[in-house]
Amino acid sequence: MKIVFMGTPDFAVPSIKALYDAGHDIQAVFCQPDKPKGRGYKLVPPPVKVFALDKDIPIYQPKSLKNGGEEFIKVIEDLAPDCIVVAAYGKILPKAVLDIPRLGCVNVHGSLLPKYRGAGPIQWAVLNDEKTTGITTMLMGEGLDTGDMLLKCETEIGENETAAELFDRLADMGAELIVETLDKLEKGEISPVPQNEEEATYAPMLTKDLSPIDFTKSARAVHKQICGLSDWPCASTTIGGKRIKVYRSEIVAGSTTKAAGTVVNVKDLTIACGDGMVKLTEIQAEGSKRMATADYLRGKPVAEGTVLGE
RNA sequence: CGCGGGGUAGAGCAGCUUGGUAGCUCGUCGGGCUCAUAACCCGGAGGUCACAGGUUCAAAUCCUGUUCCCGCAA
Repeated sequence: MKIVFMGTPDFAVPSIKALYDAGHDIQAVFCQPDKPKGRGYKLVPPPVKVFALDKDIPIYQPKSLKNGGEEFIKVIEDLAPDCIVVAAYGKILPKAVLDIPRLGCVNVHGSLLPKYRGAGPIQWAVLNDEKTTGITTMLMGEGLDTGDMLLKCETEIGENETAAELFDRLADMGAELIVETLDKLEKGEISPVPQNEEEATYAPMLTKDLSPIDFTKSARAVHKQICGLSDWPCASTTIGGKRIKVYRSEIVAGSTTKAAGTVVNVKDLTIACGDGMVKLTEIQAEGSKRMATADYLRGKPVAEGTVLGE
């Protein structure tokens, strides 16, 4: 099948790879322009571009497909793909593009639609302590993740699973599902199902405003905040006035009478919460790298009675 | 040239300002105590202090260059 692939970040790589390995003819790849990233603002190509370069697939990185993107639309028209596959591309596709492929534009989305439409479905599912989430493939409409659904695949969210880990798992699941979706779509074996607008929720991109930990919340809420924000932007707090980021935690059974935020156990950084306790298991100090809490404590022991976040 | 921190024993750090025998916590090895232990006590091994050059009687420490890593910001 002739496919134009649109996607940008790591999440999209397993999908394009799976399509490539399945023998589809990937005519072209569209991704976001290279962006200045990291130290020194070096221009970094998005992961999908790296893959495309490796496979000698033509790459297009338009700033926009709407304004001034006509030439790119023409490129797609000339390629006349059977299908356009979109995975975390990061741009809205105009109707002029949506109408080109014979089979339509198929999107791989990291949630069980209609819940968690938007840019941050995976992280928000973790933050909200969902028991399960999954992948939905859909025919793209003009709205944001509003198209008719094709196939779904569900998975449980682990008790201590971070958004980053779930992200990787869902990326792989999405890859499998997109291949299956195209296969069945071509054979006419799928009946698109409209989304129930009543149940729709929106999962916006995460911001650092979500980072500070409020230990007066329940241990479970704190724990899920830590999981959901890892690896980025990360839950944060302070030890002795210095900021630390928390990558992993575990809920500790039992209760304490200590005030929220107090270190209950200086050996493993168990912290009192509004209800219950959490153990911070992987953290990162300013200017340092992330490491297991045990390693951190060897170099920078925490005094008895220390209160985090002060 | 966006701002900043750092490379010291297997791990995490201190020491550098005010040059003068390499230190802490943990791990590891051996021994001891104990019914027992991630407990405690005693002892040992393990480091060209990132690399190169300079200053000096003497450099982990001061100066210069190189390189690698990381945080912020995007």
